[in-house]
Amino acid sequence: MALGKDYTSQDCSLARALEVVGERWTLLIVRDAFYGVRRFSDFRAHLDVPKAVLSDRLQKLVDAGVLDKEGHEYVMTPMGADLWPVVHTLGRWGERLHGSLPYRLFFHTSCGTRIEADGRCPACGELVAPRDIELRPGAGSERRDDPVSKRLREPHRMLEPLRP
Amino acid sequence: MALGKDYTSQDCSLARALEVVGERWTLLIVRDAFYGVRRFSDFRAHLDVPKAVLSDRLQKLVDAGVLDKEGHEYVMTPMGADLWPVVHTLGRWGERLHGSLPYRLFFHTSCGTRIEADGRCPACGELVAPRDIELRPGAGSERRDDPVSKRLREPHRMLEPLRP
DNA sequence: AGCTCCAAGTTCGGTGAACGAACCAACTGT
DNA sequence: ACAGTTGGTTCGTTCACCGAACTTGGAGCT
Repeated sequence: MALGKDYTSQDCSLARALEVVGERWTLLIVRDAFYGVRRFSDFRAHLDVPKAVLSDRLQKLVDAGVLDKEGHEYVMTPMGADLWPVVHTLGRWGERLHGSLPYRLFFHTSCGTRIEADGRCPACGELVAPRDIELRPGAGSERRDDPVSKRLREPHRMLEPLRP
Repeated sequence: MALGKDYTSQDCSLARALEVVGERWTLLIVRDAFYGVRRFSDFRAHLDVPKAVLSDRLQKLVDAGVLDKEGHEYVMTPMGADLWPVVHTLGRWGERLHGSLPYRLFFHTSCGTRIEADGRCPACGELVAPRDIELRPGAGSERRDDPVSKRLREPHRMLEPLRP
């Protein structure tokens, strides 16, 4: 993002975080990575982002240690996985805008309970890690019909690769 | 932000949230509003953002219902206050980058305990609302010396107006 | 080996957003 | 009445985003 080229002027941890995930498209890319997307072409099919921009963002995420490049796959690192609470709470906040129905629902795999807005399982009372979350389509399901969107509509565990 | 001018293409609640708070500077403005900044000139003094951009962002935040304009003050709405978990978790995540020390610390006013990364008070076990959080300067305190930064370094309750 | 195909990028010109400086209007204190 | 502050708007330059075209690199086939 570069707030004035460097953030000595904004010495705040939020500004540093935004340097990494605050640019256009970046957080949507991270979200897709949580959903299981790993390949360049799959990010592209799902996001309609220009190739040059996608290439730039993936590179920056790799440099920052959010994603790891393994061959032609971009895999979430532990540090990237720590972004889950951010992605989740922001997504939940966005649900209230325009009074829309949720597109996706998140369930605790071990007990089947729906995760709360704060990222906790009301049954277990604990913060649920991405790996223990199952993704299912919500009431306001997607209108997109690209292959990636279709696959993402099938219930699956978070961070599980989209491709077999 | 406008992802392709409209988000019918990205029908996801995260994309909607990013339309509101995903543009450059916007989340830093929201953070300052949590810290007690309310006036145009104070946002400017603390953020070094071009006037035209600040004007645009504040207007959009008012339109979106995140801030409320009361005379010459931009005050956080309840909907805006719901963004606290997002701002807090993202800020905490940013602390790990470059192994920096926290600039600010957050304490539960009623019991004096430091708030956890997930926004909970370990003593009370509950999610702490912004109004019940006290702000204090951290170990890696700020290098900025504008009047707003100085006032923000004094311990104070979140959302309390910076000016008396 | 050589050839083809496709995923994964890079390069390039055009367009829109961000930047900083200058300007403007309304209110305040003297 | 005037000067200073606050809260903007306007404008030319610079920079990032965009889409299309082009290039690279590896897998599979013959």
